[in-house]
Amino acid sequence: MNRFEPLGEEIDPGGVASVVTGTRPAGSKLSEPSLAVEQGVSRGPVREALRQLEREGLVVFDAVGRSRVVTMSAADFADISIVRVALESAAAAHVAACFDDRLRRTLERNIAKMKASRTLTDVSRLDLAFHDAVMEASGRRRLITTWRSIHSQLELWLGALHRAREAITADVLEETVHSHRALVEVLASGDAARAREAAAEHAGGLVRWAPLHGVMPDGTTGSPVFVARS
Amino acid sequence: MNRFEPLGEEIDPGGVASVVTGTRPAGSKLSEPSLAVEQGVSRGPVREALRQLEREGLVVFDAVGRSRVVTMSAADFADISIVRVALESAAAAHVAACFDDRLRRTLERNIAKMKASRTLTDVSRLDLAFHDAVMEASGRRRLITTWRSIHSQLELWLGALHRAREAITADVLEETVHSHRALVEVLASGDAARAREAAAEHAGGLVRWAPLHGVMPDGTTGSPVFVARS
DNA sequence: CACGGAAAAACTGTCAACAGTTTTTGCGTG
DNA sequence: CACGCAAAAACTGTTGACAGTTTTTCCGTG
Repeated sequence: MNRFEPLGEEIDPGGVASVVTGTRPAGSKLSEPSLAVEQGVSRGPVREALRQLEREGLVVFDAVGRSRVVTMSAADFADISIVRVALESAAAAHVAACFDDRLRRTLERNIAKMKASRTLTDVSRLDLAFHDAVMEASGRRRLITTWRSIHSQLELWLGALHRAREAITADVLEETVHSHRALVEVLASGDAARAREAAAEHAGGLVRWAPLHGVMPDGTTGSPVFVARS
Repeated sequence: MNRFEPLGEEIDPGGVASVVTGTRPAGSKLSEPSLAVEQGVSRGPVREALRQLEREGLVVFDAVGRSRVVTMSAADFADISIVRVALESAAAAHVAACFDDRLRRTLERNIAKMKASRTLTDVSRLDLAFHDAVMEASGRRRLITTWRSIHSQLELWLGALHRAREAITADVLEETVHSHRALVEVLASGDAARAREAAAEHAGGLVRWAPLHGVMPDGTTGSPVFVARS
């Protein structure tokens, strides 16, 4: 399954983003010529795609210019979460000021689907979509742009989380649905300060929650945890 | 004067970043062939440079693929500030937890230079450098990466600010120095919550301060306010 | 069998050229 | 003089090729 379409529509000029869409081991080398023949294009578009993926945090370049699929550790996830919490709490504060029925319907539809989900994969996808919607609703262009720049990394992490534990227990689902419902209400209250607080709590919660799934071996080592995409 | 060296050292492969370094009107068209001959390179490096500048928010692409120097309005500045406040307050909270003498010396040296400055340009450059240092000190890679992604836009805005009012009054300088000193002390206190609060207040202060310089005509229109770089 | 160095292969950065579009220019017409 | 259309110019996306390095392979030697 391909996880590249959400959050936008763009038609991916030149097959740009799809370069690393296939399963490809974390840390594996990426060479422009190989990718070029693989994708049936020349090196130019591949170069641009790699830079784009670098920007999204899915590919890293070394000093010599060689690229590899990014390797993520528990520490990296903590790192990403810091940015996530910062952006989400800011967005929540601004969304509280412009909350309307249209947004409420969008979010509640999302939560309804969440409640009907049977796999953790689906729940997480909806979870991310929920927060995408909140972010978009803030209407702050650079906040959205910045959010997008860590979006793929969040997807990546969630993917790893799911690979570790696919089944979903009733109470985890219940808790997830409940916490999102609560967040909607805080946003609807119009209280910016409380919204900021709640969003930080909500996003930060995942950091404490993740270890329960056995994906975070420790809190600091650089051990790779996932295989990119799926 | 060139404002492209701070915050890093990178040798700018292919003259990449320098493409828009010269004075170039906001909103003006940028064509790859022109820039190529102008910089004495071929279109390839120019393309990459433009994408890099797009990532930094200095160049925008339209649907057809044409690029222009970005146009910034007061609304855009407010937009950037939202991200800035979010990132800085997060960084402050983490820096409070790892504040040490080395950082104190760095920051105090910066403040000392600030106090000795005679132009608003110098003060702002040092101001930005101060916050760069705090951000770096947090040691959170993605926080730093994200900060860098709005760094050039902050520089750009500050440039506009200075063009509007080059002289610096004693009380503005005094206030600036004092507020940075205070921030250092809060960071040193080790109280993460208080540091987050103080940083948000500090960064947000600029938003309210900027209009005093007559650069923000109103709060919402899209009127261009600056000429890119200088 | 381990090690070291030279040859070979592969890779990145850059360049010039081509095809398809979009924009500009300039002329003819109402 | 304004308008519209057609020719021309300019531009983007993409391609294949070349030069300089880095990495890998492989053979000879201790």
